[in-house]
Amino acid sequence: MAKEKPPKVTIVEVAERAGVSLGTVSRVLNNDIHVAPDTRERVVSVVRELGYVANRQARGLKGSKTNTIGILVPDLGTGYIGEIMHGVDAELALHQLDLMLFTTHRAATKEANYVANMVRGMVDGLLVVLPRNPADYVGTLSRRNFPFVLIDHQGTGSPCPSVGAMNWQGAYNATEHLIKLGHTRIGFITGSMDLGAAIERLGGYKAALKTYHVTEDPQLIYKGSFFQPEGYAGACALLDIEPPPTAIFASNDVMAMGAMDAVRSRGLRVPEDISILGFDDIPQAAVVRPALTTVRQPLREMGGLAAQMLIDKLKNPTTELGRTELPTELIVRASISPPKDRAG
Amino acid sequence: MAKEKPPKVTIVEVAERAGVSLGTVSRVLNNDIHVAPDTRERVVSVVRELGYVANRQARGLKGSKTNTIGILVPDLGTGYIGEIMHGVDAELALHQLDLMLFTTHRAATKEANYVANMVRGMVDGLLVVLPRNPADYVGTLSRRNFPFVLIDHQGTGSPCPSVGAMNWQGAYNATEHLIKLGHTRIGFITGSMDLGAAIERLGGYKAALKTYHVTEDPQLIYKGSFFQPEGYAGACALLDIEPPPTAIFASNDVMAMGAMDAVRSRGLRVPEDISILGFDDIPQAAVVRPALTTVRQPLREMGGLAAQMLIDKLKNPTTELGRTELPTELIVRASISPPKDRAG
DNA sequence: TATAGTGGTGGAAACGTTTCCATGAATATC
DNA sequence: GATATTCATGGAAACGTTTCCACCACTATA
Repeated sequence: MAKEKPPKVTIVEVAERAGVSLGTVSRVLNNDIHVAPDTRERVVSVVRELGYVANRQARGLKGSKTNTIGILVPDLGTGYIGEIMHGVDAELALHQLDLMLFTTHRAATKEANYVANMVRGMVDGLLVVLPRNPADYVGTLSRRNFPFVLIDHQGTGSPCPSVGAMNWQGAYNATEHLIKLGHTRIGFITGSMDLGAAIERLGGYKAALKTYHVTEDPQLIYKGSFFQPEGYAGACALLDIEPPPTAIFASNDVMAMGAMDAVRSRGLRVPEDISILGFDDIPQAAVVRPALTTVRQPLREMGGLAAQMLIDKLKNPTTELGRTELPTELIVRASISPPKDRAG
Repeated sequence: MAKEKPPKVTIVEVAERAGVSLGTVSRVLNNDIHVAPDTRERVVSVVRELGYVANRQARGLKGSKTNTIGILVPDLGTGYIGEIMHGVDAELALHQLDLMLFTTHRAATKEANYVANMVRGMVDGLLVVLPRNPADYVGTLSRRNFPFVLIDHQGTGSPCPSVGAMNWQGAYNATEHLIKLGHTRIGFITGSMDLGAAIERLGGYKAALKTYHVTEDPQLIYKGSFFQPEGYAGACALLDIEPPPTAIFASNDVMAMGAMDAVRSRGLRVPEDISILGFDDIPQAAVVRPALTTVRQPLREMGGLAAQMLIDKLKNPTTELGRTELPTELIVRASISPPKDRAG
């Protein structure tokens, strides 16, 4: 085994080699003004020669900033989270910040736990995607003036730094679209009702029905969970109702795809026999056949904006962050059409 | 603004409160054997009471380990990377390790750069997904005995710690399957030929043709890049050949989907007029219609295995890591059938 | 020419841990 | 009962930085 001693090159070695004090090297590295041009140049060349890179631990310890921000996500399975992270990452790259990723695996208890840990010197700021029970820690965080932004969370109660999409409006518009196509029996599959987004989407659906004087039938609302199997089960349940709905609006794309499978397994066609509508516009939505009509959430933009807000706060701790909602957009694809009785 | 002083509770405060020395507290925290049970208990209760959490920077600085491992990925857009990270994350969680995520945005130059930086005290080990030019740094890393594992990279030249899939075998089996269905003109769309995986897949395809005495037609091999537009373009080019292929084997699923679109846009049907085959088995493959027949790479398992290898190395630095290849599996779905002339 | 100001630099403290060494008490061995 | 061994603990050094303070050698100002 060729176990060489790792040639740990520290700031001290650089200082010796450049014939200056260690403090001067530090000043050069941090672009301090008070350094003579030729000294600076000498130090820089030694740094390059030795391949010196500052130890982040030490830097973080003293300076108490890490140039790293943390992101807490429920899991990594869905393209949904990936898109958000994409946006975050792009923004962070612009500012030379690094990203630390934590997964709660959907265990709500872990969330507060992680938050407590991260705050202790690991990261300068925190992004929480799809927070489960933020009430447990937002109080502490804002009291300590620790920078954080929640992503895709509906502020229940007091407003806090967060970025979301206009869920209510998106669901309203989509439902309206279906009604205008002639649908009057529209099934709805909800998300996990402990998430604000799910509540808002249901609210938008109901509001649109009311506006257009379509009677709301409680039977047509199926309680789902944002996972594919629930979409399947929900569609099955809805199709058993007499008369069955002519359209099904699922609270996210994953469930919409489950619903599609259910429809097909009954020998029915999408959209001829029944229209299917989703929410999110995940990458799969465009490639599924028939392509899924859905409400686009600007996930990447949401991630980017959240990162931007956090960076603002980092640079200027007195900034007060609020809630921002980005508009959603109805993306019409092949999975919907007028109801059969009208189409003919 | 209610800017409270963050009540930084350090190990010193815990020590005072528990009436022991700071060293003792550290021992308790690190589960050292030499601590009296009642002392331990007292310290633990104070820790809980004060909500003390060790500062990672300081811990890392002295102990020179961070309990964090780094993962370097080209980007986050595709489900492909997400699946691998999923596997990595699950394994890491078991060992209480944290994950630091770096994105190169497909810029090869950034890769070596990041590696150099990360090695300096930020992380204990390194995972590199789809390395572009590993030759630039594997030498340095292994000379320093710094733990790392490459994921989905074909060792060009000297073997190094890496996890991959049996690309050659997978492509061979898939091609064989097509041949046995009766196809003799099989188009092939390659990946980026600077990646080992692309080379191996092409090799498997060619080998199968040879085994079954199917003449290899250079016209039928289209140079692609692993991105969807190349799949579309490739299929268009292949369909223009006279006589056209009866099946197209794309080097990954994303290109296969591009190819499907191309076929459809020509008014042809999949699989009746032309069979389409992919590689990877990304989540979309199952939901596309017709569902895509593909070669499954065990991405999650690959991530998990890589993490496991890295952890082994961390625990026992003398371990020598080698290359492991996980088997691929042909997943037969609806996108292939016997060629038309035979089907009838 | 004396004095105040200024820019460049060295020295040292501090950040919050881990870990090694030393110490004294308690137990085991002869 | 004296010595050797073990165990729990305190004290202090070390990790690699940043940053504050002090110093010196200048250059302007009076």
